[in-house]
Amino acid sequence: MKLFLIRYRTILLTGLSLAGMLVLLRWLELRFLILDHALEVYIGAIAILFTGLGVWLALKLTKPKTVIVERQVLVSPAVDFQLNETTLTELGISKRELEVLELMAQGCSNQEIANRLFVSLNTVKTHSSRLFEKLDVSRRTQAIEKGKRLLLIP
Amino acid sequence: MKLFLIRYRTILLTGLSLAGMLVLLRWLELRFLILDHALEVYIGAIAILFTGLGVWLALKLTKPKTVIVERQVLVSPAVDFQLNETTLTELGISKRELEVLELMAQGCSNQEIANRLFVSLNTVKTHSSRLFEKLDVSRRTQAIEKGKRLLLIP
DNA sequence: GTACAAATCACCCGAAAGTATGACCGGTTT
DNA sequence: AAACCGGTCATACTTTCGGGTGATTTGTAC
Repeated sequence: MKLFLIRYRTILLTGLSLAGMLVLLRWLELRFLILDHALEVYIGAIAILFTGLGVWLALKLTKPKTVIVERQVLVSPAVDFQLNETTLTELGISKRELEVLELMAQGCSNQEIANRLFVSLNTVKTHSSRLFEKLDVSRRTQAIEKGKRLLLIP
Repeated sequence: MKLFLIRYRTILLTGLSLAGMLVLLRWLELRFLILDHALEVYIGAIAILFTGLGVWLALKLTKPKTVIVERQVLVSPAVDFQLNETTLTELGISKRELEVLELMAQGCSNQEIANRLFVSLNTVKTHSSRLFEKLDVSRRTQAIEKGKRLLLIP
């Protein structure tokens, strides 16, 4: 029953919309019959209404048109990169510190890392400091080099 | 839900039957009314027509969603590093600048690079500045990343 | 011989990176 | 409850980097 509801929700909605339209139509009919004129306006309203319905229906029912564009991307070792979790736990490097290391390796500045991780610059500095300690290095470039050697980053 | 279906199947069936009856009745009613209601038929036709128009419009006007598929092209496993001299000359990177880049990638500071190359710190700075310009980067970490991508360094 | 690129060095300044230290909070462990 | 860890943030300070500018030397190509 639930599946039915999901699968045919659109159809149900369409039905309901049609019903609503008919009611509206009826109402409009009465209005204009009483006024005894303006059939064109009536027809026009109907046309606009049902055009809108058609648009809505089409948007609702059709699968989005897709155009597939292939783009070549140069990839070297990132494809077969397998993170060395053993070393990671051995050195006691936390998730956050690894994230910082990854962004460092991508050439991000501390400020950029802070923005990307939604933390303050000082926090990034703390993380990187701890990271350097754990990796036993003193510069980000060394950290990157060692990180790659230890397979902590691609 | 399944239990519900089993328990109330009869009730459901009855309800559905009633509904079917009502629909049938309505349909019969319409059959006989339709002759007297040419205007309604006309309106109905209009409605259907413009619904069609709406559908057509929507299909015609919606932008196709573009999906970019990135095809990965393996470049090099970095083990058997082959320097990309073409890119090197294209970018006009000199021998000395490349040496600086290599040492940078090994994690050396400018001072360490200066010591290793037996030149002054200022010279290293000049080299690295020119290197950054040619690589179109603004930080040594970016230079390293780009250098590796362009196969200027292992 | 001169024009040119590469390499060398210097000085200044501001920005970024890194060090040291302390603090707070929310979980988890003991 | 207390200890601990990971994550967060802060201040203060030092060092390193990077940009800008200018200068000299040297080898090479025209």
